[in-house]
Amino acid sequence: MSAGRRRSFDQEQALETAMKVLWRNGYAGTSISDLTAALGINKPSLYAAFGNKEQLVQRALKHYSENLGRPHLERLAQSEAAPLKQRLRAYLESVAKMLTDPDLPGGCFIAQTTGECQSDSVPDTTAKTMAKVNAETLDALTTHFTRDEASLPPGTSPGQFALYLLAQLFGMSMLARNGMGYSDLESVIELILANLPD
Amino acid sequence: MSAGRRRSFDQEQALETAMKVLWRNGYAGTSISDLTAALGINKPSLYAAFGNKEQLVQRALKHYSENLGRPHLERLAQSEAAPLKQRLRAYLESVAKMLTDPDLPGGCFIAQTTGECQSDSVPDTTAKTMAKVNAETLDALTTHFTRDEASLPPGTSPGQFALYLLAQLFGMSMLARNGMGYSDLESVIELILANLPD
DNA sequence: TGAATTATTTACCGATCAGTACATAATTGC
DNA sequence: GCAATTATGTACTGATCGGTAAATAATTCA
Repeated sequence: MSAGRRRSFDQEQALETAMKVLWRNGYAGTSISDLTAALGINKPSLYAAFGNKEQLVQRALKHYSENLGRPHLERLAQSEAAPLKQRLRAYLESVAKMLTDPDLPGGCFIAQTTGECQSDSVPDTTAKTMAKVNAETLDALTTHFTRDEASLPPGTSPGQFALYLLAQLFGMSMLARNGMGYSDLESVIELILANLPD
Repeated sequence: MSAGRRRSFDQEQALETAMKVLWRNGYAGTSISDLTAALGINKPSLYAAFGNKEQLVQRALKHYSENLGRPHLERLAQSEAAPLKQRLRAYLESVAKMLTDPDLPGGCFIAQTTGECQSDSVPDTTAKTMAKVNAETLDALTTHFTRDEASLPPGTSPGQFALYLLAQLFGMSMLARNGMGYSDLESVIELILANLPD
């Protein structure tokens, strides 16, 4: 064990709480006092543990991406024998469940931050992070659809379909954020998948 | 003419400028000083002309809705003889042109504000306004599709298709806001329309 | 000309913003 | 026990927040 007083709070749990506050209220809408109040700690403790607001957001985004974002993608990859439509439905339903989870702030933290990051009040580094994260999502989707190119709507490229799907993720996030429940999203998913062969 | 010193700025033009600042930076991300700087006036002039920040946002939203939002809907109504798919394409392309207009802040002001309004930093009145505006959009779309129910994908209700389309508007707004151009949106529109009969 | 009216400028209000200096408390190795 | 190390609570910084009081400038009507 290293010397020095022990930290009085769990850092991972604090990051989880901070993430939810930022998720709910946005970068500009969240003050340091909001965060310290939610975490039950004082400002010097927050700065010592996470650096400044901007660095905390970066860590919160990474935490979200790894723990709440990436797992859905496995639904696309697993049971590769199944038709694309079936795997895509599993993926979208998994996402929709999370978007409407009453224990979460609603919608997608990445989508929320992406929607805000072109504002002058958000640091450039955050905007760049969002651009990178979304480009990676687009890339991951494109790669998946490249393996299933025959199952896409006629005349549709994997990249085009991936972009369409990214728009769906953003759109569903907005609906969920504003009160729509899982069944509403389910009905949207049905139409998203309508032009894929069974 | 009524008595008193004349206002030194054009109120409608000021509203237009304020709208663009709020559109770009969001409610929480826009300070009164940001607005007065952009308008070239002092704070008491702004408060005298528009009330407080919250009331100004309400007026900006109404201004947007009437001048930049509603007109697209006419594309759905006109040339009623044309197939639904054709009118819907005209509607979506008209929207996409605006979303990617380089002379505007990018995306849709309604979508931006809707995405932000569940934050604790945004007044309840604004959240209620957004709920109403989006409910009206859903209603208008539903009414249109009720007249074209036979042209919808099989087993799809007008309300369900309207909700799907609202998600598309939100999704395209997000893409546009984050650097996608008109041709990208056009390719998304192609897939949105893919399951409608010609 | 003068009273009434409206807008503008300057200067300010208390509150909150992000961030930090500093003294103190707790823990380690010695 | 003692020095070194790390975290904490208190208290502060200068800047900015949303909003306003008060004096002044410009205009109309009588």
